[in-house]
Amino acid sequence: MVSRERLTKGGKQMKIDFDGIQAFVVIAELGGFNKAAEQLHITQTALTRRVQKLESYLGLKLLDRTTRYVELTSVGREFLPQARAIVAEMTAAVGRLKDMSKYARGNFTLACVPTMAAQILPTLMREYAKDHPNNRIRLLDATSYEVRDAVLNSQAELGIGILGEQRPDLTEVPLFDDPLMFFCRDSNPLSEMKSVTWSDMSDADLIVVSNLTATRAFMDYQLAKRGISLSGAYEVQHHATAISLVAAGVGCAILPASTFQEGDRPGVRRIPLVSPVVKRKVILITRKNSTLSPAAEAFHDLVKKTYPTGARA
Amino acid sequence: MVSRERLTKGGKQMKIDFDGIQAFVVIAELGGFNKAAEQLHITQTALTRRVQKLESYLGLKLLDRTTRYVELTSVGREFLPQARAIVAEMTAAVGRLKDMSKYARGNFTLACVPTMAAQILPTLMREYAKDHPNNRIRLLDATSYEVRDAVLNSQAELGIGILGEQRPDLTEVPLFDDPLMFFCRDSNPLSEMKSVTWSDMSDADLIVVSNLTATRAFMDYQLAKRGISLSGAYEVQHHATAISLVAAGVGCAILPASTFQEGDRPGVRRIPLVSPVVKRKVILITRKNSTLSPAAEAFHDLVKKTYPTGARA
DNA sequence: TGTAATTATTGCGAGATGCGCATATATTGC
DNA sequence: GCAATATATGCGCATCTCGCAATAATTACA
Repeated sequence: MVSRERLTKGGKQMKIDFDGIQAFVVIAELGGFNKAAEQLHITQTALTRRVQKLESYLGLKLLDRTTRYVELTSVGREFLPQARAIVAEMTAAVGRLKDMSKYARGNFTLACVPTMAAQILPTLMREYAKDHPNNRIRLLDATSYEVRDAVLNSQAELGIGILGEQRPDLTEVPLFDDPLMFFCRDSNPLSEMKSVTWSDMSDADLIVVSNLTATRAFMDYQLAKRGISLSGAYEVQHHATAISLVAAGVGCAILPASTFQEGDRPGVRRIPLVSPVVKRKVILITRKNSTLSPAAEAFHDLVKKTYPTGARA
Repeated sequence: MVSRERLTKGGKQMKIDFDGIQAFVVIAELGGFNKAAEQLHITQTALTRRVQKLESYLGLKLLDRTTRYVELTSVGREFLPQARAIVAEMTAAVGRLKDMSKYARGNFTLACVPTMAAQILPTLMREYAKDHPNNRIRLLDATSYEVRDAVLNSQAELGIGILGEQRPDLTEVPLFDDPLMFFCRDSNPLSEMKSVTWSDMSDADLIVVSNLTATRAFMDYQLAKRGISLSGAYEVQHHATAISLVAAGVGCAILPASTFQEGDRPGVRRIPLVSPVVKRKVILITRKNSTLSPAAEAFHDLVKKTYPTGARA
């Protein structure tokens, strides 16, 4: 805890006087009241008074001044480096903050599920960098649960995740729906279909993501409601792995549409999966009662602008 | 040169606001406005306004606050360490200065001729240390000329030297007269005399200090006025050497009285030297138009109190 | 030596600032 | 829903701070 004293002079309470110290530094640097006053955009009169006030506050003379020139006292010489450091630090810190405010400059942390980090973030970040070339985004890629936790406990200012159970202290805005689709090689008999139903598929050569992921949990829940279950399927941890297995001809996969852009992999087809259409909602997460930094806010706005609510992937 | 900006908000010029930053730090540390207000000895109302002013000045929120509790924003978290450092540095620096003023605390440089450094300084410094145990005196021992130079160009705040030609920018207060005396062993024929005249001495076994010192130059000048000259004398650089030679029986010496306290060396006598009495004046030197640090001023006062003007050694 | 130029200080009035008191408003806990 | 707690706001007053004009002190130059 910083020591705090209430310093008095002549009975009156006087506050620590940054202006006075700044005045002292500028006068010492420029060697005169007039030049210093000009640089500080005040009259020389006011400057005189600032110095007088500071000196009376400290009970010390910092400047020996005749009408002809100004010179540091012994105490002033000793204090100057400290004063200079204080002024420099202060103006620098305040300058940084004003930059943050004025130009939405600064860094922030974004928590994001890996799928989205791979699919939508690159474009968003490139777009963001156009307007904010110096802003660094610390990326926290984690499961949908962890994303929400990170936002809740302020490890991240923003989160991109999958809609799940509502948490009261989070604000979640839907970005787009991300339907599950069927992925197969073009040699697969189903590859030419406009859409595939769940019953069209055989469990045997099916690849799904592990039941530890939100995607899988969501899928199981949606299917269970309709009396469908997948039992014989392969399980993998990552969507990218699933795609690779499909490409290698191991089997077919059920993955969110956004996992894969048409043409990413030669020979792999992405086909709508219906009866029912199962889709997860991608959401942008912020914390309630928590003010975003301008940098994060700018990103937040960009995301919302890029994905007007309800659009599809 | 420190960058200086005049920051505006809504057309009004706003000064950098140390109070606001301090308020922010204290609130962040204590976790609430009320506790912080108490520590700062202002009302919670005033504190609220300080924070509001700071935030509006920066264009940023630093604290997310409901009526129930206070929490740092992302920007606030980032700023807190800097703010803490600024506040700590500022209060520490100001505290040091107030200590300097209130308790005459601090260090200073004293230039002094070696004779006086050896003879009167020890007592003075011991006395000074009683009231100012933590104050360090940087001692610059040098010739009388160098002492004046040091004071003139502010290498030293105070000087103790020998009266010479007046310099316009120095203030010199006489401390005591320091007459030249005759030093001999008690075996010397002159040793029992109440006083010795210049003509009583024989040049042959005389020891004087080198003509590079102020003492010697002064002595020569005073004697020349009266048509006396010493030609056959030994010359040494230091007063202490001369005393040792006397003690060893090499000869007799002419030295300032203050060189030697009665009883310093067994077998050595100090006898007044008259016709004429030649005495140099020991002076305390300060620079005109130059404010002393409280620490130096205290020493200055002590010296003047110890040697009321005109006293003898 | 005197006069002009330069530089800091002081008197004064006007406007801005900052504070405290009383009150309002919002959230939590029972 | 009510009491308790904590921050925000309306308002008036005291003080601060500024700028202008005039003063004082020192230097430079004629």
